[in-house]
Amino acid sequence: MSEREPAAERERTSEKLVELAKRRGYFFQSSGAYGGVGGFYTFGPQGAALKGNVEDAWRDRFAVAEGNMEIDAPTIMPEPVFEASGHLDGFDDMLVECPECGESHRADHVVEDETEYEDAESLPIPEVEDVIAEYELVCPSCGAGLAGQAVDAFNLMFATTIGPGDSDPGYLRPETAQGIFVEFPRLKEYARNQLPFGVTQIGRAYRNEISPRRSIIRTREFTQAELEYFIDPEADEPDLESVADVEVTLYPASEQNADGGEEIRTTIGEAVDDGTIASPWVAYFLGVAKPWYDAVGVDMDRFRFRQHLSGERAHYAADCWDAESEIDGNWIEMAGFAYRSDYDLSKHAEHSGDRFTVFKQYDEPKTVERATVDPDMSYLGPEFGGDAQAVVSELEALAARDRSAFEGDAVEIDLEGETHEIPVEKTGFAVEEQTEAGKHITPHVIEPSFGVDRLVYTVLHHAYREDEVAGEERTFLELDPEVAPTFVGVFPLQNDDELEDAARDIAADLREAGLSVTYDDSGNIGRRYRRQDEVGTPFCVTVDYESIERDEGGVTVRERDSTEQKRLAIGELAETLSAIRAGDLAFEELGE
RNA sequence: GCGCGGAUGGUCUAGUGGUAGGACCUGAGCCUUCCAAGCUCAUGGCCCGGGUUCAAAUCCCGGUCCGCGCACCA
Repeated sequence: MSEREPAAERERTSEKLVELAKRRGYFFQSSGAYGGVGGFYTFGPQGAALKGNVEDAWRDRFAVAEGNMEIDAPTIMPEPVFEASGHLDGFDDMLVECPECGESHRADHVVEDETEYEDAESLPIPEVEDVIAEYELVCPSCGAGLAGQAVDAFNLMFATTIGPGDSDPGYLRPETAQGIFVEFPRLKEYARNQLPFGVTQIGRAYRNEISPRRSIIRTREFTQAELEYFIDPEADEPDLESVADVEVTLYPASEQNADGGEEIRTTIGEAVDDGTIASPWVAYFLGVAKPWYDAVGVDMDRFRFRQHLSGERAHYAADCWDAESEIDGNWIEMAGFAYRSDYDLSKHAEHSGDRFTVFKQYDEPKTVERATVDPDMSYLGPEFGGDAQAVVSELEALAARDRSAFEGDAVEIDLEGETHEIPVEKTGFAVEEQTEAGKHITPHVIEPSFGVDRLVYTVLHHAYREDEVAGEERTFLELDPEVAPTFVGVFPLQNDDELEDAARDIAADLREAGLSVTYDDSGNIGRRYRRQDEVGTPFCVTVDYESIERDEGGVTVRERDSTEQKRLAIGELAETLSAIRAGDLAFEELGE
């Protein structure tokens, strides 16, 4: 953990940031006129622009640069989707409150810890209450009896109804991922049935949190940027070489469990070689994410990847790492990188009856011997009546399982506990050679899932600076030009019609060049600089008398962090600033 | 959801049972040839509901929201 600032100092940073965010329009609590509503925030003009820039940067890196597809799915989906995904059950917490000490506990956990029940979560609530009474379970905190206490269900999903009446329940999605998984059968067509491929989505997700906390870090409505990357686990391998040299700080489970365990500084390549990161796919995306976080302005001294402990992993996740940033001395999760195996696609295949597989062609068609049956229905029909179809199924299964069963004159099959004999000649049994061009496989999924709001908060927090300019205290945001809400401020040096006109012209030119520009002629020049500093505008252009009196008089360009100024010809302004914005040119490289 | 603390202009705050003051910000004007300067003026506020009281922003109750701790975070 960082020791560079005392804890009290760090906390003040957070308080001051939240105050600045309100005052300057980064973010604030929603519906304030009605008393506010817990866990919902509005991004103001600055915040919306910053967030949009962060999302664009994410899209550039994880969709465009990786050659992935982006989709935009609805935020409301019908109940069966969440039955399949497991959110309907899995997102449902059973809480029981202790009558003595008032603490709430997960009822299913209390039951699992103290009885032989292993999956108490799947039990109906009355049954859980009965079990608590029957076993005389007690409060884990104070030991008071919990028998007779009501068990309350709390589902983290927001429920609604679709259409008139209440017959069609729907839910606001608790993660954007399901919108991708449910459309897999079509999405794979767009990928021309070729693995691997990735689908991204940036959108809102909703969780009715019991207790939203810490401003926009934990809210009830939030934005996720997710990538679902579908692979053939037996064949596909990531381009590890491209990220092998990326330096990372890792905090693996083994270190978290050890006394005095520490974070490890290593490279992606080494971490894969020595087995610290088990999945090369997860490692690859960690390697892509780290420089990206750096580029959008996360302080790499306050950044790490932490492996989930076995207890906190979702049951389907073979391995999971979080990207974490340090805020106020606490580590907060900004993204999760999970190997989800084929869990999601298999579940949707099972529940929907649709096919969530990709046909994978062999290099060479394979010839296989296969035992088949072609039963004589004119015999089985009269013989078994309504059970005839079940008999066929049994015969098919038996042929695949055990050919030797067909070697005698008659085959024995079990049907609902009864054994029946069927003459082999009536089964149409045959062993024949078949040519297979390939097989249907259910892809595995690697899911990098980013929390955009928490990232925005981190970027702001890590950019917050205080210094002194000309003996006056100054607050500024050292935002990267790529994400800063406004790229350049344009001012007249003084309030003078000629200067103002010239400055407005320049502002218009720069806007035409695609830059985000703000024009300001109120107060004095120093005040205007400080205003832009406080919202993180990287550059300010000031028009003075020299600019308008002489040809090629030029304007001053002032850089936010150093407050240094350089003189640039008006004609070169748009081009030069655009180059800086694109990262092709640095302010320091400009002449005087 | 439980416990503790809090809520006063846009922001930060002072305050007494007798209907609120400051600072900064913002706006208008003056001044000003590059970093929140100065002067004048102006806008704007007691979280919501109920109770006690002649009178409540202040006391009491309930609610909402915020912060912290616990729990929760598939």
